[in-house]
Amino acid sequence: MAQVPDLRIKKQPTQGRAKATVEALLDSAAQLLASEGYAAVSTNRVAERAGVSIGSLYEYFPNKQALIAEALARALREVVGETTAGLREALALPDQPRAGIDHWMRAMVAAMEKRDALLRAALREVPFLWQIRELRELSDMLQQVAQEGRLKSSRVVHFEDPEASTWLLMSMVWSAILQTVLYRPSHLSRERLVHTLVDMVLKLL
Amino acid sequence: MAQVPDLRIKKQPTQGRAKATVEALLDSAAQLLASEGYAAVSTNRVAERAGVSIGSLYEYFPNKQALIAEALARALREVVGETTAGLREALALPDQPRAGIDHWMRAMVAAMEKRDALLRAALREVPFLWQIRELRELSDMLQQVAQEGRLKSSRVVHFEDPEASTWLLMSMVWSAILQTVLYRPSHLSRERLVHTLVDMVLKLL
DNA sequence: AGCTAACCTGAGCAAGTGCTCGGAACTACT
DNA sequence: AGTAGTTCCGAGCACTTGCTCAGGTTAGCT
Repeated sequence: MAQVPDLRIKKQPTQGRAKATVEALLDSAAQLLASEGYAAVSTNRVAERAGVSIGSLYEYFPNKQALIAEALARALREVVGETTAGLREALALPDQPRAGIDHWMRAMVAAMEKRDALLRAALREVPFLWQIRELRELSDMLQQVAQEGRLKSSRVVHFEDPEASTWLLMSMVWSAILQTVLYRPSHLSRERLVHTLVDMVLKLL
Repeated sequence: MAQVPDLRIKKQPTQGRAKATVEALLDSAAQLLASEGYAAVSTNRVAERAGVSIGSLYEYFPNKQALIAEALARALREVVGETTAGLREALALPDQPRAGIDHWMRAMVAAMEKRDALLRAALREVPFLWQIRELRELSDMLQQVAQEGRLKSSRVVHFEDPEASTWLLMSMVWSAILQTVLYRPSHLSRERLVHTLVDMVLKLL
């Protein structure tokens, strides 16, 4: 599976124009990936589209992978942010499991839907995806939240094998959302699926 | 996302040695994809590893994608075969839902585990994966089986929104198996996860 | 104004890629 | 043995890729 590339950024821009250059590069990398797929992302094209010379690209990123990794990391950080915000709001809600879960699921769906093309390309085509720290953080965060939620409600919810159940439950929910957002058949509305998903989660608890 | 490549095979081999050539090409394509990833699969390398000249490769496959698609299709056909066999056996079992579901899940897990490296690479890296007919057939088959199963037991099982529920259920089961086989954390044994998965499916019905 | 560090440029290199094509070798059939 | 079709060969073409480097431009300071 090829050796691990260096995904770290090379140099932090300090001046304002340099920051703009880096932003432009990350933007066009994300756009290109989302609209034309991984194979279409070449460093030359990214630089050209960003209105920046290819030399400048390599001033800040050690290689192509680091550029794409950073562009994806940025999007993932936003998804994590919006998802945790949704969770906080859900926890602040009056104590009805249904309303809370519903609110949280919808926050996740909305966060991913905003970036669906980019995420689709990333999940299907980016070979070094799982080396991106932010992605592991996202799934770790979900697992952690789930395990905490289980501990809190350990008197209400009972699993035969709590650890395995929680892991599996979260994996299923996560991928159900991926399916719903990215690969949903056209005759099933998003609304129906989210509603049903909430039902199922409640059934499993 | 680039335009659709022609994935059909170019010419069917008729003589025995030609069949052996095609087999060798498909084998080494699959091996290379499984062990080193999509980026490492170049037509020259595949031919070399197969002990065949590059010209021969293009005698049978119109382009690189068609070669890889056929190698994957072959593996998927095997998975479909073993999965449906497992389902038939499960249906022949004495009428206990738990035993049947358990048997079927195990058949799917086993079929995929046999080819885990190849499937992992395919799912993570092959850009035109969803244009491969055999993959759509696999997911269609699962959905169909699930819908049929629901109709058969419509007096026992009741869903508020049957169609959406079944779709989501099957998606969740499928991806739970993918997770279990391909991305399982080391501290959770496969056995625990399969057992738990069967529990959850029963809960949802 | 002068100077240093930060920033940008783009022609072009080395290393690949997918694929072609003219011809040689083999097989099957008369 | 003759021959038509099938199969195989591999040098090499046309092209793309990631990336370098020598030199120019701009910003921020004293």
